[in-house]
Amino acid sequence: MDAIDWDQTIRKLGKKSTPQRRAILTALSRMNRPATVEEIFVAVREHHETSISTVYRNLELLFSEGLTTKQGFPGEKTRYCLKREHHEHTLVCIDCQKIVTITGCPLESYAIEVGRRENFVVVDHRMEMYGYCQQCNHLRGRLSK
Amino acid sequence: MDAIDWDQTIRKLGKKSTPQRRAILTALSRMNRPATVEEIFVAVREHHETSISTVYRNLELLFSEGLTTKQGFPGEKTRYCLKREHHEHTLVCIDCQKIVTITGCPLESYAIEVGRRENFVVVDHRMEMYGYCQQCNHLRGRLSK
DNA sequence: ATAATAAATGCGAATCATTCCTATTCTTAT
DNA sequence: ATAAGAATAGGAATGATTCGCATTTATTAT
Repeated sequence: MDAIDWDQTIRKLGKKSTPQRRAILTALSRMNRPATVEEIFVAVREHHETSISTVYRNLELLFSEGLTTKQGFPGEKTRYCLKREHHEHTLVCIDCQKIVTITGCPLESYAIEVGRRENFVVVDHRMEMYGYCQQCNHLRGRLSK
Repeated sequence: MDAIDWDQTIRKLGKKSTPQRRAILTALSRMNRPATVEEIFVAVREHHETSISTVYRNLELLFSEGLTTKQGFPGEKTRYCLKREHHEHTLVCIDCQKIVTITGCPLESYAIEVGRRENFVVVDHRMEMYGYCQQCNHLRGRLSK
């Protein structure tokens, strides 16, 4: 079922449906979390030969076509994630990097309103929250100086 | 007035008050916007000799001590900005990279609430809005295929 | 089906921001 | 003023990402 879907998805973009592209989309779909290029590369390789530059190129393509998100703070590796139906944000653990996806976004109308005020056409926004997950927070308490 | 203030600021951190550090803080204060390391380096150089690695090291120090913000999306250069009294967000033009600082944040309580729900201690969040500034939006209309 | 052709891939080289190394210099506390 | 440790300079190293180009592949028209 996967293969056929992705084939259509790619064709709709006016791009060639290559095994690598289908495999990348399949991997993204299976992972379903913001993953690094390397992680995606490894996941794809489990089933298909690919080069890392192909993965880079296609993730960038998917992002520019709006099929994935692309995130990553300074010093971190870039993470791509297949977009879900609904706009989402993430909550990231500062210690263990665990990522929780939060659905529901309080910013849609706010962003537009700010855009109006500042004479911008706002087309997107990004938001991430940082903190300590339960486990790491406990650990932190125990180790704190 | 600058010099003396920054001298005290640095000493309070338990760090040595070097001319480079004072100059970097002065530059950040004058620029007062999220600036790239290179921009800050150039600004500092107008008045003092410095090496870029010193700028890097000290910006990182200031960030880890909580005196600056640090932002930058994948593929962009990292930007540092002296923290103001109030928490702020930015609105960035996708074309010309103009950055408008937005005061007022609708996320404070939201972040805490999400943290409670997900068992995270949320300590920070980041949000940026993207769009086209008036000028670039006009240009975009004119050039669109 | 087949050939033509435009696009995509692979892979090594190049890039570029950032970090690291370490000899030298500067700050600070005594 | 001096000693001891911290900070700096600047060049080398790193590492993620991009680029160039020869080769392969998917698509379209025949």
